This record gives sequence, structure tokens and C-alpha cells, in this order.
Amino acid sequence: MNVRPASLHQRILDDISGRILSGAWPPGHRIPFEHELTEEYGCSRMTVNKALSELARTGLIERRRRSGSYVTRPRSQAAVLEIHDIRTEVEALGLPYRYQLVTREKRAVSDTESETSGLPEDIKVVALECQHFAGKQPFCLEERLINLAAVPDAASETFAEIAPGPWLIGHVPWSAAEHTIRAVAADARAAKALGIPRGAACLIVERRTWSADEPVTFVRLTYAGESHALVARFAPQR
Amino acid sequence: MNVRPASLHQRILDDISGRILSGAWPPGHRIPFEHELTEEYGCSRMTVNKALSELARTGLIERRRRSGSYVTRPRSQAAVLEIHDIRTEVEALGLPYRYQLVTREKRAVSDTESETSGLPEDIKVVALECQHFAGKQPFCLEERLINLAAVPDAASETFAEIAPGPWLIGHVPWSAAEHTIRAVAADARAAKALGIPRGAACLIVERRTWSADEPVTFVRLTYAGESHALVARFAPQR
DNA sequence: TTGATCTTTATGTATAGACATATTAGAACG
DNA sequence: CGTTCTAATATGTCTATACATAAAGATCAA
Repeated sequence: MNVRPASLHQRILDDISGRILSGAWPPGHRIPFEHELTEEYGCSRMTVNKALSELARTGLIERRRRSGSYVTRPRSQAAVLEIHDIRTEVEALGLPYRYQLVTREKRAVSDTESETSGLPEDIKVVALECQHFAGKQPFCLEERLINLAAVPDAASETFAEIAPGPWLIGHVPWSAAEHTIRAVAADARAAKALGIPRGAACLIVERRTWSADEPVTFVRLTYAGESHALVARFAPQR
Repeated sequence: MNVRPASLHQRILDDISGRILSGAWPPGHRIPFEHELTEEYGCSRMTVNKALSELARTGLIERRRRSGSYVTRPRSQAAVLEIHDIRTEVEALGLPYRYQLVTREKRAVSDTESETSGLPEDIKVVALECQHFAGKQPFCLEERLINLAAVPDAASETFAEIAPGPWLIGHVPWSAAEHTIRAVAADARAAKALGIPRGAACLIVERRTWSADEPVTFVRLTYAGESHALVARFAPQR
């Protein structure tokens, strides 16, 4: 177990979440009032409150004034998907990573692109096509649009040496993102770029990124079907 | 904006996360000490501490004793993937939902199943194969193993009327889950069940579920490629 | 120079008390 | 009987204070 004695509010939190996760306290069950826990643990209300507030923030319990705190009913499975840098993914496989720029052009967003990317039509972008290799094998095809209004520096970057993903992380602050994940059959371009037959299953991850409500970039990553899986974990605590 | 005046610690939290998200405070930047914020906001240290502790818990800042608090460098994009009940997904498309049990047997976990599912070998399970329909079209193929040691009630449930997903939510407490998402070519069984040609691209979502460290269930959901996409959102704060 | 020890400092945890606020059960009233 | 008001109560927020603890820096000794 824990050699280092956990803090008191952490112990309270662990005790309660343990009872919920084990099913001893089913959804809807009213957990003891703060003043009851105060007595049970011989501590002040602030300490109990810290534990319960945290449980409420993570969604394990729900608090109602004047009424008490209740175990929540799990609704939808909310899983946390960690989306890593491609270099990191490749190196985690123990393979040498190589990046290669295929095309780069500065132009306006086309009609159809606007539709798939969610970027407004006619804005100026840098359009990139890149390949990521794991060893000799192509690992991922990247098609990207970068909004020059949001990231003017992108105009003077060639992206010959550095991949746009890591470059953007250094040039744009934290941002909101939306990911769409789906399976498609490889079209001619993807088949050629990934060295797979046309029609083979591919995993596509599309990401739209905003910073301060302004669209920053749209990227479509295409992985050869069997070569890549996304993993998402859900654990109510820690 | 907010009509209801936010609490003070929430305002402090919003101010700081705003400065981080806008890029005003880049990764690595040391944010003011607690005693400085105490003066700036004219409040007690506990209030500032509550805001900073929460920012640290969500990973936006990192706290170092004797040194201060620092804006963290975004490592990987962590996106929240909402995985809904299949009925909900289908009805969100405006289509009538239908569930159908295909096979149900009680048996031990096989060698190969143990490998893919992560369930220990030789434990007793209920093995199910089910279909979910959106209108007339097959929408999703579900293959599931339920650990009878963890969920003894599953032995006496036929699953003819209710799908195992919703049934389990009512019979198992809060749990941890791991999702794996990938694209594969449809094998013969999937092609038949989904009404698509062999080799067509399919999206596979596999979920392993535990409750209190005991494996509960393994499920593989196979969607016809174009018919389904997963969406994950990332917003660092609220 | 190196290593051990002390000091300082910012965060980590906890307390006891205070007042605010939402909500509900019950009382009073029409 | 339904409605309105009131009092009770659990949570929400905040303060002022206290001591613990980890770690950076300074000091001193080998």
C-alpha cells in the first residue's frame, strides 16, 4: 500500500470513491453529510469539503444544496484519448522516425476543402502534404491547412525540416480541438503514399484546432489500417 | 458573459487559465506566487491556493515547492471521447433503432480470446453476438464476453430483449474502461452481419471494462466504415 | 573542490469560525 | 385544497492562522 501517509482529504476521497466503485454505494445513494464525515474522520468541515468537491468535479458524485451529495449514474462513457505527436508514436514502436515534406503551397481555401475542414472559404492558408515514416515503411500521410491569418509565421516556414505539428505547438498557444475518427477505404493518393493497395482499410483522424475562437489549422492524418490503433482510457480517479 | 458573479477562486482560475490559453503566459512561465496573487486579488491564501491546486490537477500548471508554479508544456493532445449507448447514437441520426440477439452461449474463455480480450484464460463467461440496426440497415455488430465471476446475474439474463450494454450499466457499478479504436477490412462474418462487401473498411471499437480491479466485460463493436465516426473534443477549461 | 549541514521559502495540509445561498419541509393563510 | 411564507439545513465560499515539508541556496568543514 501507501508507505507515505496520504493526506487526510485524499484518504477520505479514496474511501468514498472506493465504496462507489465497488458498488457498496450504488448510483443514487446519498453519501453522508459533511458534518457526519467530519465526525467520522475527526476533522474539520473544510477537509471533508475538499474531498467531496473534488469527487463532484470528476463527476462521481453530485451535490445538492439542502439535500446532500449523491452517487451519480454513469451516463455516457467519457474516455480520454491521448493524441501524441507522430514522432513519439513511431519511436514508441522502437522504430526510427523520418519526416518528409511532399508539397507545400500558399493559396486560398477551396470550396470543397472549406466543407470538410470547417475553415471559412477563401481565407489564405498554407496547404501541406507530408509523409511520416516508421523505419522504411510509410506510417502516416498528413494533409494540412494552416490559417495564415491566425499564424502569419507559417508563411515564412518551409516545413522541410520540421513537421507542421510540432512547429505549431511552438508557435500557437494552448487551443481547443475537435477530433473526428473514422475508417475509410484507401483512395489512390493514400494508397500510393502509404504503400498499400487501393481500397485497403485506413484509419483517419481529422483535427480542427482553434485558438481564442479563431480557426488555426485543419489536419487529416491517414494511417494504414493494421498499423495503428488509438487508445483511450477512462478511470474515474487517478 | 457570466451574469451570475463567479466565485472568487473561480475568477482567479479563469484569469490565469485565460492568460495561459491566450499565450500571454507561455509554457515554462512562472506564474505569480500565492502571496503575490493574494495581494493582487485582496483575498486570503486559501482562496488562491484553491484556484492553483485545481489548475495543477487539470494539468495546466505544475507546482514546485520552494520554487513556484509554472505553466506546463503541452505534451500530448488529450481529447475527451464521449462514447454513447448505441441506441442513442442511432436515434441521434433520426432513425428507428432495433436490437437483435444472434447467439448466446455460456462457456470458458478460449486461448485466442484471452489474448485479444485481456480476460484471463478459462474463466466462465457469457459470450454474445448481437446486431444493432438503424432503420432497415445493420449499423453495428457487437461481440461481447461477460465475466460471470464479476457479474453472476448475467447467467440468468437471456439478452433477447435488452442489449448487454444498457443491461450492464444497471448491474455493475462505476468502472474503469480502456478503448482501442482501429480500422480493419471486414472479414466474412462482419461483412455478412453488416451487409457490406468483404474487405470493406470497418471501424472497430474495443472496450475492456473493470470494476474494482476485476475484469467485467470485453466488447468489440464493428461499424461499417462510412456509417460511423467518433468525435472527441478538447477544451482545456470549461 | 567537494560534501554535509543549516536556513529560507513556497507550497501542502489542516483548522475553526463566519456568512451566503439554494432548497425543501412544514406552517400559515386564503 | 392549493398557495405563499417561513424556518431549517446542507452546501458554497472565504478568512486568518498554523504547522509541515520539500527544495534551493548559503554556509561551513574536510
